[in-house]
Amino acid sequence: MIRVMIADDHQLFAEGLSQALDILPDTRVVGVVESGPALEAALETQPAEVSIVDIEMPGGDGIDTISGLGRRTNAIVVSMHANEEQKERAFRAGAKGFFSKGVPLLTLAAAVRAVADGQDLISLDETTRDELLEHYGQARLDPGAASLTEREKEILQLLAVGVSATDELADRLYISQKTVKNHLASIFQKLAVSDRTQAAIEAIRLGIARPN
Amino acid sequence: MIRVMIADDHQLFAEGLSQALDILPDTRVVGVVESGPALEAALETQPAEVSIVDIEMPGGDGIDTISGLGRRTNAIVVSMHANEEQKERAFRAGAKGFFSKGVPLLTLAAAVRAVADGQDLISLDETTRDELLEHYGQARLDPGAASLTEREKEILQLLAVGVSATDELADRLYISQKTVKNHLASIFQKLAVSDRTQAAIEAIRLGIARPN
DNA sequence: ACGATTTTGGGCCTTGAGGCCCATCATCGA
DNA sequence: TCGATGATGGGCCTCAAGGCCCAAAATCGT
Repeated sequence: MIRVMIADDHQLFAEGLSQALDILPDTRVVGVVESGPALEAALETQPAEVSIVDIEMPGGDGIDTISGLGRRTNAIVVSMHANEEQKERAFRAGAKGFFSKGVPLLTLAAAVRAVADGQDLISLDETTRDELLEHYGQARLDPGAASLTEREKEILQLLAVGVSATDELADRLYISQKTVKNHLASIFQKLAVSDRTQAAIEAIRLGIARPN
Repeated sequence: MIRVMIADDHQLFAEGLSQALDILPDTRVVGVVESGPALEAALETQPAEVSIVDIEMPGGDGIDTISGLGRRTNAIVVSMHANEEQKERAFRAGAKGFFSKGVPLLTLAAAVRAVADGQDLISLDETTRDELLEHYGQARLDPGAASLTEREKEILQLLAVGVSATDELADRLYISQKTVKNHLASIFQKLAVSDRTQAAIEAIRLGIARPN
């Protein structure tokens, strides 16, 4: 689980991004602050592998803050109006990544994973960087979840939308009830749970299935 | 369920906000677009009670777009650098709300509910507006969910974090297993479900409990 | 072509889950 | 003060759910 801190004075942006990253199975937002000094203070009590820092913030430039953070966290700088000069300053301040707020969410998520893994994205040219981000596009699932078969994932998706009875599952998948129970048994083992309720929750938590 | 469309050229902002609103039990983001014309096009095929529109967008000002929308949707204008002049223009274009991106997420959520309910926030002074938003602070839960008692919500919260066995629930709540089963029975009735798996999913979906 | 994995299915057995009806006690609003 | 509601608990019954062991196709990678 990658712990992420967000520093941005626009609450709507910060809280939205926070929710979005929290939904991903391998990232957790542990703090949202609205200024550079608040970021430093927050990291004292709550460590975070990655910090997403906006440049434009009141009470001190976001980049100045990063310089003082050292190796306490890996900083990714985001900017509304990204330009080369800002990127250069972010680089000198020790940021590991630099993005415009115009990038897709999943790109930023991949960057968070890459940076948490020790990669330094900021010194790469765009092409190389994007290739590297490809490798981090998928959330790293739990060891158990990774070994789920296609059919098992199908069953979990049905569970997560409320198809919980054995006979209904069998009907939907055109297989016998016994087979459904067998699949569930191996799902329980792989996810280390003991019934379908826990399996459904795990499926949602791991991002295999969505409830809504 | 309030259907919401988001128009903002900063994907990071739009997708983050989208996720955040989707988590709320009474709002659903049905589309995210990156320009004014795209908003008009999207509303043709996918109606939405409320549209959240950024002012600063490439290929046409967001406010110009609103004028052409008429009564197809209720527009809420958000701006990075909010000022009186922008607000005045938004008002004349028929927007129902105007907010800086510095407002908290829950304020915007309340505004979405208010506007979907037919309120016009933009002509109110700040004090009156905030008082009105108070009334819309809480998500309107389903009729069934609204009648849940405190104890029943406790049980749902435990279910949603994986405490699914009757004996474990009884231990956590210091009551007998029989009482747990009785509570569950009334939960099933109120949520119109038939087992704990569906109840747990409903609880997550309604925002009563969080899985992570 | 061959071994591994996946998908399908069986039997058997035990216990837990859910349905239904009822009772007591406390709390709270009218 | 008195119904209504909520929280607690009991009994009883039925069947679904989960545990355990096994096996035959199908698919897939090498």
